[in-house]
Amino acid sequence: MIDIKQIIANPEAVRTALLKRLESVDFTELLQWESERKSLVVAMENKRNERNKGTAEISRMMKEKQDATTARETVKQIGKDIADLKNKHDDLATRIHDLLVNLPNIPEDIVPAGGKENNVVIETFGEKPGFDFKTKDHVDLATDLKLVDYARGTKMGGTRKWVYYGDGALLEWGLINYFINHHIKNGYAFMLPPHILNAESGYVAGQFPKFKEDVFHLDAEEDATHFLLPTSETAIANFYRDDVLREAELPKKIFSYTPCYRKEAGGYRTSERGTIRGNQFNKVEIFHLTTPEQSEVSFQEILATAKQLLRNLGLHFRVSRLAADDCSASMAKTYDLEVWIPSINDYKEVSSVSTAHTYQAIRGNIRYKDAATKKNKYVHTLNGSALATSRLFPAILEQFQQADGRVKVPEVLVPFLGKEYFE
RNA sequence: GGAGAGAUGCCGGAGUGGUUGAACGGGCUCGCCUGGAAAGCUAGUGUGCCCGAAAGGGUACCGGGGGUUCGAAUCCCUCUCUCUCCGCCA
Repeated sequence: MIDIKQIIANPEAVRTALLKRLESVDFTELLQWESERKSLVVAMENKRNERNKGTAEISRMMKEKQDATTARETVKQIGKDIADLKNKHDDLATRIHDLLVNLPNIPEDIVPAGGKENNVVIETFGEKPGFDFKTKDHVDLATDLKLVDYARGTKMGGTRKWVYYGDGALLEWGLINYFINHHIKNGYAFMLPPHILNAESGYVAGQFPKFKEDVFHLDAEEDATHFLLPTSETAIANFYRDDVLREAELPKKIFSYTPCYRKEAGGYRTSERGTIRGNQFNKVEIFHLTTPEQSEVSFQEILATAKQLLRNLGLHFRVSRLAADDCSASMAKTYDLEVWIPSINDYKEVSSVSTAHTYQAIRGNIRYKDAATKKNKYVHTLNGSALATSRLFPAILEQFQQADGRVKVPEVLVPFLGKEYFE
């Protein structure tokens, strides 16, 4: 959530920045509500002060056995006045909150305005592999090499499900373990959170209220309180909810592994065959909690980590800076890492590295005590996939396929698979 | 699923309607003491919001929400969570 203080301090700057992702932004009403709300707070507190004094007076009179009937009547009326003021105040506060909570994050200066079409490719690694033989796509490769069973997956769970088995399961598990080992070596704390989260967690991470229909709810729709996490970011972002961290323990660096459960409602496309877009996929996620000063360094570190893993796998990929409206609502800046999939003739996202600035911290009340000023301040939260596997799998099969139908195992994964080729 | 108990500050733990933001103990910080430390002693030690240039003042907060009352940490309702016992169970 955007801090209303930031809007009050410089409404025009916030408005201009938000126009990069919204068609129109108007704070006139909001600012008016907020100033009304503040004067109601003053009025209410003055009344409460009166009541506190009156109450003390009644207490004194009672001790001295005086008649306090009149005083009681007076204070009773003050109580009613307070209740009236409180109703007006709460109504305004609700309206202000509703408006704020639906605003997306303020994009950083570097973020291009507009939607997807304005994304900027900033780096490309490796080259598109050239083949002098007739290539197969990932679905055929996975089927022929008996790595993934799509038909039995849908038999068990319906559309958008699949089964990794045999060497396919080993590849999937090898990727996950390779990433996990990498992060452990880099000093990250490993977290295995619950996959079932409550509504509050969805709100804090920013999935709710906007993206409620994209997740799997576990309760009857009318009292939906629990859902399956769509990314472990949702869980980690809530780990320190309502905490005050010491500045010395920042930046906190955490990673986790969970499946991600997403509805992905809508029609099927040829380009999304196989494991490209499913209801459940595996992801290793990195998360940082930092001071505002450390924030950009952390962003670069997460980005560098994701890039390093892809380079170590030997894949051709690119890095894009997303335009404002293509970033998730909670995020101020997002870079996507996209891997080349020859059969689709396009790049597919395998990692999204983002900074939420204080957007999630404000919702989750996650703060740190500033060592110099002794004041509690909101942390910055950053996250990045490192990495999601469901597009790596097809990319590996297709980019490393051989003329004889075999697929070469990336060197770093050989120890996990105990072989150099899928055959 | 059934029965009961509970949720208070950084921690432990008092407090069952009237100067209680909260006894007492521990921890931590500052200072004194010391060659240095320990012990001992002194003082201090929550957060949000509002007013104020500041000093400071006001207000709210004892799991969340609502109610009773002149007045609620204390009484009532409700929700969430924790613990104990029983049942069921991978």
